[in-house]
Amino acid sequence: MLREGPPLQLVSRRLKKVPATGSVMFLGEHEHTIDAKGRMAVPAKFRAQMDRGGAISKGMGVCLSVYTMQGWEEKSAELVSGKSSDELRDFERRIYPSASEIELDGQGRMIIPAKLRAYAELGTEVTVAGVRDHFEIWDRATWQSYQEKLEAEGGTNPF
Amino acid sequence: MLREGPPLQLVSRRLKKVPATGSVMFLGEHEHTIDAKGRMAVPAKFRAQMDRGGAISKGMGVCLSVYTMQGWEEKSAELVSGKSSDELRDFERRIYPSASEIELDGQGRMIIPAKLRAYAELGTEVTVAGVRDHFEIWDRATWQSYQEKLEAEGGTNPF
DNA sequence: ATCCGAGTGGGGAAAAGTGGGGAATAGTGG
DNA sequence: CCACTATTCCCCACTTTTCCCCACTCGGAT
Repeated sequence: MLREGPPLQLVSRRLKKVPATGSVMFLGEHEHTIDAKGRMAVPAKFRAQMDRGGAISKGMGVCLSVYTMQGWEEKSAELVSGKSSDELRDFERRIYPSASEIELDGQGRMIIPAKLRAYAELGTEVTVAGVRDHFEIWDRATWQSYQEKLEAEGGTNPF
Repeated sequence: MLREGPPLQLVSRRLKKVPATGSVMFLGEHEHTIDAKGRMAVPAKFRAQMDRGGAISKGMGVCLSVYTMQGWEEKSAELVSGKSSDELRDFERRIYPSASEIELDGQGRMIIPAKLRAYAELGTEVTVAGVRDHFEIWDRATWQSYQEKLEAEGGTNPF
């Protein structure tokens, strides 16, 4: 519902300018939503690292992986190295088309390409999980059962 | 259907002038169409890199490859290097005539030469796939089955 | 209570993708 | 050289998608 009173102070609310000196790791689990326009807020803790954009791609399993641009370049360069030229062509045709460059809007959100969203079977409720050098986007239910499975078969916490 | 109301503001819609500072990689999969005049819109994300024109040639497999002018020069120089002069002549006669310089019209479209279009068996529905240093144009159905084949033999995503 | 940052939603303008008319250009045959 | 045809290219129009901006809510910190 729209307000009717006197005009607010129409200060454009932009992102807090965070020095990019923050953490160098993606940690933690965050529950977010994807809206009708395909947008998802990047967890505030991850934004400083993503402020120069990043890349999203199909992840291992039914999820998506998001890297900083630099991380993506390093990771993909590492993966393609040491492949014979025959393998290389097919491999490049798998990974590069399935990825996409992303950037954040004024509210710190990214747009998830429809194809990738379909691949990871994402509904509106998702879980964003930091995994050291990248973070992953899972449908919340998928994440839930995946964690349960891990817990069932995995041992104790190592810490 | 034609409009009837008062005249629109007849501003010629041209391409946004994009600083060529954008991504250094071609990424992602884009579904486009080839119209009756043989034109195809270059994905907006690729345009900044193509604004000084490029080159199109037969690709590896049933597809076409498009390079930036600079990328094409580097790639072709690399390919012809270290060949004996006999091989070289034949090789050059093979690759250069089948390639073609391309440029974009006011709407950001390129014209796909009829011969190349026939080579890659392109209908009206095509998929444009970014592959790092170039992008490829596939008939959509061909791309589809190629990707399915890759997935079948290729294991999990590495990211 | 107040403030502020985070997450979410949506309106509206701009850009992207597509199609087609018509002038300019290039070929072709007399 | 001229007439005629085919092709290319520039421009305009329409539709869909994207993106920029503002607004609202909630919860934690002050």
